[in-house]
Amino acid sequence: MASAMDLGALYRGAVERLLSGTPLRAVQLEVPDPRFGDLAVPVFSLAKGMRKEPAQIAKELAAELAKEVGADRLIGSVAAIGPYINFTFSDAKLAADVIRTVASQKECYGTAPASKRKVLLEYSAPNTNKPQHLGHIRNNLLGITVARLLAARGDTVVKANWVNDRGMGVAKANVAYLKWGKGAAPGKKPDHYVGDWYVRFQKELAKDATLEDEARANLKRWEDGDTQVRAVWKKMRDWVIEGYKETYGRLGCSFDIWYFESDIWDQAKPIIDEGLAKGVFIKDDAGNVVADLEGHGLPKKVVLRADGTSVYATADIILAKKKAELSPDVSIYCVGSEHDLYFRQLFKILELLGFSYAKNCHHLSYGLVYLPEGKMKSREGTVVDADDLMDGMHALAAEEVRKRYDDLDGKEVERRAESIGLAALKFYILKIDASRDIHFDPKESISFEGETGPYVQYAHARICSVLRQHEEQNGERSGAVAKRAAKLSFEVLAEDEEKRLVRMLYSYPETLAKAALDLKPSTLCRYLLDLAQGFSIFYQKHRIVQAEGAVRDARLLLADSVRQVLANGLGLLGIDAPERM
RNA sequence: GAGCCUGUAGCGCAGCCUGGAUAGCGCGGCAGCCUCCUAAGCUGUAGGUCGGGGGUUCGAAUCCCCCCAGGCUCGCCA
Repeated sequence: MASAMDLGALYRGAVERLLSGTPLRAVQLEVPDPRFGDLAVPVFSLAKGMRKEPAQIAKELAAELAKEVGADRLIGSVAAIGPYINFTFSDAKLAADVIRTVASQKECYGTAPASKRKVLLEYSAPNTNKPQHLGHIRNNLLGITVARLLAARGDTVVKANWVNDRGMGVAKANVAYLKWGKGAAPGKKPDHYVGDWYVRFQKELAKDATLEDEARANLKRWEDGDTQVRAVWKKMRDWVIEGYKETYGRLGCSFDIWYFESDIWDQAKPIIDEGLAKGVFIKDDAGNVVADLEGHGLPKKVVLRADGTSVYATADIILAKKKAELSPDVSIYCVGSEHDLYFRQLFKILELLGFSYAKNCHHLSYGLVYLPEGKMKSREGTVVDADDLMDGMHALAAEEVRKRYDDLDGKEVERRAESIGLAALKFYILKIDASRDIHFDPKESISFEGETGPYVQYAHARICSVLRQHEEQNGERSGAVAKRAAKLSFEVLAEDEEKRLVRMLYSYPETLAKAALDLKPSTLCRYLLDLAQGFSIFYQKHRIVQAEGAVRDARLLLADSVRQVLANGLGLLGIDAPERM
């Protein structure tokens, strides 16, 4: 049997073989509007040379090609419509190939075999002085989802978190805790507790400007290795990480490697010296070490201050060296679009310094998240906290669940609310192309109906329900139907809605490949919406369990294939595929 | 002033990279569908000079140029 990957190539190849005897052999195939066929080729390009009307050329070629196709072949029919030649797959053959492939490959359907490529993907990069907010949620979801997409298509993906756990922000929280915290332990989620001290500092700072100096002094003592300052710093840093881990867990995020700025911040000298020796860096009049990139069409970038203290670029250059120890083929940085220019500078610097993977560095950039009040600013408290938002989604979903089923016990309501609430949030973020800004209105943005995560989940749950019904009513496990599939004739799937579903299932591997190639989870989201909608329309119009004989068997198998692909896709998005909802 | 991103129906978005057949989807509006496998669903209907103008092409939402609007950024913030 053909593997999932090969199905697309198999059918495409069949059309290309047909065309090899015509003047169209070099023309690229198109995927046309479904009502015209499965693959198409326009003949405009032949019109001049042949001195004929395009429609006439299409007609004659189609007639010639028609001798080579038939219901028992992969290509069932060929027809000229205007200036196009349209090819249509054999419905029964395609259905059989697709359904059997999905049934045998299960959760692997759509994935590709392991390649040799190693991708290092850095995402999240939090500052450990406060809890995460909605902006981090977008980063975290985009990062982990792209990581899953790449892994599904065969890459070895190393997920890295670059933790900015030192600097003025951290020092401020530490100073506030030292001054007013009296060594107390967190009475709440620990990252929120640390964030409270940061906020307290900012508040007091408005009244007393000398606090800024205290924070600076604290940072200086930290850099000098003062044991007391370091002890408090470590305690608070670990609280924050502990809190983050809970947030990450709920979002489905994980990391293979954690880089802490505190571990490497003082290792700049060798690489800066190397850059100076190579002429990549120069010292300006004030003594700053600068990368002059103007010859490369980019502005200059300071990489080390005159007093020897580091800037963000310093740390990133050191980090790049650490990453090189993993010998990645590709290095991806998932960071907001406000840093677009910075990453062009950084990648150019890495290239000039001679990093082997510098040419394969990508900035996975994404638009900012705005609230009705404007841009989120931690300092001003105009943020949507990540944990609060997830709790809020959970609560909204719980309400929706209770509204529909008043006989569920509390535990089941909670279980479903978590699944559905997070699905709504994750899907909402991921379905929007990363390059766009998101204007988030807590009251209006997230819904449970229409183009949403719960809509896709619902289609999945319905199919599970149908399969259960079959088991109960006909006393047969779905596995038994699958056994009959080998000799089942799929020409019974003759309805338009069935043919459309088969074609959507067929295109899943290609869609997944494109989503991974483009680093675009939104492509997968759109596909899942289409597939869920395709099933809902089919479900509305045709009976499954109540159909008879071969039709019922074929529909059960088709539904089960849709269920499998929905589950696979949702899994890649980090969204639960519930059996009931 | 310069660079990057965005501009598609009242609102939110897909399609643009790789040009092709009447520009799709969701929300909202209006009109319908639960004696039938989950109505978080389905059907119908109204709604678009694809920001504007040039150009390339047999053909442009898609490629090129100019302009307009919004966002981000432009050596020692992260």
